[in-house]
Amino acid sequence: MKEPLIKSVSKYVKLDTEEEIIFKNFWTEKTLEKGDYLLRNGETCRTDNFVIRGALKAFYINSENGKEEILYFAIDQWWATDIESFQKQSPSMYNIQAIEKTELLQIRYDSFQEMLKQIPKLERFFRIILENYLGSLQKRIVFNNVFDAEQRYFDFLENYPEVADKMPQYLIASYLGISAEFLSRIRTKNKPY
Amino acid sequence: MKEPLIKSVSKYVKLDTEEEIIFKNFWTEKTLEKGDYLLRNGETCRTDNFVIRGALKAFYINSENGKEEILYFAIDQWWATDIESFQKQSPSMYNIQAIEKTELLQIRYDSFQEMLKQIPKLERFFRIILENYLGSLQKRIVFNNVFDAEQRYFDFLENYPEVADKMPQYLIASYLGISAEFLSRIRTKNKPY
DNA sequence: CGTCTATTTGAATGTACTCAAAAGCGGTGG
DNA sequence: CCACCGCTTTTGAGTACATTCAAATAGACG
Repeated sequence: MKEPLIKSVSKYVKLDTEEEIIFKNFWTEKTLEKGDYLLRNGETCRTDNFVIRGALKAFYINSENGKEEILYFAIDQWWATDIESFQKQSPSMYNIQAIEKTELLQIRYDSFQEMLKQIPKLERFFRIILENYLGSLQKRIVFNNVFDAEQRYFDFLENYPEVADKMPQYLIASYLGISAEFLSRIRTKNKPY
Repeated sequence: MKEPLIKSVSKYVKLDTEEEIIFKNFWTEKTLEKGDYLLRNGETCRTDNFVIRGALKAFYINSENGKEEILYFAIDQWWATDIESFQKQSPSMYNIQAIEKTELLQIRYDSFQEMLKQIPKLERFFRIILENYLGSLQKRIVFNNVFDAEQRYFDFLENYPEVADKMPQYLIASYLGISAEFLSRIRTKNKPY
């Protein structure tokens, strides 16, 4: 069950057998049913979460119209944590909710700090995955301005086919920053016949 | 000259006197004149850069119309590096250019790695500032969808008054993802008389 | 099969863009 | 010292991309 996480870590830092055991012991399994919340806005994000299997959405609730604005999706082998809230142990502005049954690995804040103390080279791992994620966020900001809705949609389909498969269309629309109706029109327009 | 960087580091990790000396020796000063490039798209970002004094813009060149899309501004005490390009030592899609005379501290990729080896607790520092930056990027993505151009502009003025002061209006417009003309109309509309 | 939710379609509207031109502003040289 | 040049900002007119609201249709699930 913890193999996917170990595998992910080993891409960037080498743990010896003993470290691997220590590492594993810090993480606990959790299952979310469809619709369950991992985090609600206003709460503090107490755990860092790694998705083994399933699908989650992280979103902001627009206070003017109550609509969800998708920040990101998380499926197998991705992280699903409000990093700022987790790191500062301060209230989050986001919600994280299961879109289907989801299996997670979790570590609480104090354990996370303790784990880094015991295995300092993990600092490196977390720094690197942050750097990667950060690069993709920057790209997303720029692309949102450079490309129109249609281009962004097809770009999304290309880059995240597995996510596009699992998610309802209206959530993909929200992720892309467009209305569900407009995404529907984009699809109709591009139908083969 | 290196005090601002030391000060920034000390917010998150404590360096003893010896470490501080080692740390300082890794960084070299550099001055850019107005218009000088720190990085051009297609090049690899060879250095991590900390701004002592000045102003830089990081931007993507829209291949369809040649226009600059501002990714971020960097003024005193900020970082100005394409992190993804620097970390992977791979070609960058961005440009970084001085808007005015700018003093930097720089460290080359190999030295950066060596520095982390010699002072491992710096891993922690870089992880934390990445987390902070990441939080602000996420907020920017969500806010771009939730708020209209006018709200985003006034939000920008509130949060980055020093940046707003230094930057020409058309670059702020680009940062906000709107046209220079439209930002001008927003300002006119909100003039007191 | 019926109900609930998601998607599609239509019509009217709005926010922001483009192109073009004028006005403003700052620096430089005659 | 002021006139001119280049760049930024403003203004105008026409347009486009995307939204909203409403209603119809299609899909999923018990």
